[in-house]
Amino acid sequence: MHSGPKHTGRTGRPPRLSQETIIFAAQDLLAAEGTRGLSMRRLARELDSTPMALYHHVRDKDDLLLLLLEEHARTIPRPALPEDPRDRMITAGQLLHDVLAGCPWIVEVLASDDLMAKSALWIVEAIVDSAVECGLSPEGAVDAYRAIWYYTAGELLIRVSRERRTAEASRPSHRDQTFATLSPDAYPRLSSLAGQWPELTRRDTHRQSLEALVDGLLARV
Amino acid sequence: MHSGPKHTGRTGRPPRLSQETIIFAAQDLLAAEGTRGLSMRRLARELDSTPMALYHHVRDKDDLLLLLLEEHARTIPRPALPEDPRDRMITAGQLLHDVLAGCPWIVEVLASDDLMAKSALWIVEAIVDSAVECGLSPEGAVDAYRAIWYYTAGELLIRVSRERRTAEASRPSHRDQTFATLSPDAYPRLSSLAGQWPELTRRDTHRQSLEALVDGLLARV
DNA sequence: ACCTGAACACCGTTCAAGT
DNA sequence: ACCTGAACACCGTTCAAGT
Repeated sequence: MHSGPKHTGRTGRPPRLSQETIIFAAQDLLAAEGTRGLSMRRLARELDSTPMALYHHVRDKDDLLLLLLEEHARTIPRPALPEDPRDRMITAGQLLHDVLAGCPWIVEVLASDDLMAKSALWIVEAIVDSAVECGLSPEGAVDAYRAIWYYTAGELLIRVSRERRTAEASRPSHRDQTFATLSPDAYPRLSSLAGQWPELTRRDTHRQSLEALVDGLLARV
Repeated sequence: MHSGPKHTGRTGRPPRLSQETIIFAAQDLLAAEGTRGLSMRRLARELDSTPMALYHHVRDKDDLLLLLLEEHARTIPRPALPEDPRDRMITAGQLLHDVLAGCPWIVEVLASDDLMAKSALWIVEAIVDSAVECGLSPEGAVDAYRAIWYYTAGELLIRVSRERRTAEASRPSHRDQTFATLSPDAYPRLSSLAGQWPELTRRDTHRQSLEALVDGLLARV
């Protein structure tokens, strides 16, 4: 609303584009079509502009992704965490997961850049802090955080690609074919589970595994 | 060496290309330049051929990746596993990791397709089987396998991108900048660790975390 | 059967120019 | 300051044609 241009330009029409409008358009594109839908050219088209106009407001595509990351991190709620350090560790880990599950494109960015949005670092702080309070050394607490982050990132990345794949639903799934032709002698467990495999792997078991991981990590003090 | 063409062609010169030569060239490309180096056009250029010639031996790029996956899986050794089911579970999990760590491009393929090469399924069988022997239900064993797989995939994916990033080493790492400007009041743990963060996160802690995860999963019987 | 060339519909980004 | 157009160096893939 306070859309007065910041420059004291004595000439010319007001800018048509801004970081803000670009970010909003990019969010729409991501929500509608996922990471694959977001390209500089496509974004420009959506804004009735040219690819190069964007580069006036954003350094490059990576910079745009960073801005999107910060924007999302700003919107996440910040609930009170449990007192008990083990519970706090699990709750924070769950939060890390939930915050990202809502927009999984972010995980691809996070994984591909190893960067954390500053506005989400309080979750990392909470995990490391509760781990220390549980008796881990500072180094051990960082290791524990990393294990949780790897597990979370893997879960989200694989879930995203599974959903993308089943959405496209092109061929009869290489995996199902593989399972169908499994020799019961060589693979007794897998072939006896072959029929249930799809539904078994689709279940949401994140919470239980997170608890198991945390308990396992804390058992080593 | 047994390079006789399979067709009984009564005409024409022998085929210049074959799945075999294509796969070898693709492996070289991947080894030399990673996933980003592998494109159909680039591969054709490397083979002194045209992009379209490849499509005669391979359905599309995904098919080529699948062939590469199978080829790699065939080469992995198959060591004897420990008798003790917990040890076997950990050893198999470690194996899953090690087999993939050697060619991390594979993880990107695996994650993006949720497919397992048939020749590597014995590792999955070993994990699920040992989990059942440890007292988990078949469903619980699958859940345990998935937790291990998510953790492993996350670790590898993030490691690959970290290595790629530090190799390119363009800017002074957004993450380091973020850590440097952390307020000690709001982030006491993280800011006290800020200086050590790079080396702490570079350490290989896979084995310990895997053991923690397995023990945590087995503790829930 | 095996390969080529031209084409289609895309990418991210640079550079020189317009207002 | 802000935007445009043309260009560069790429993608995966289809289609029609050559031998």
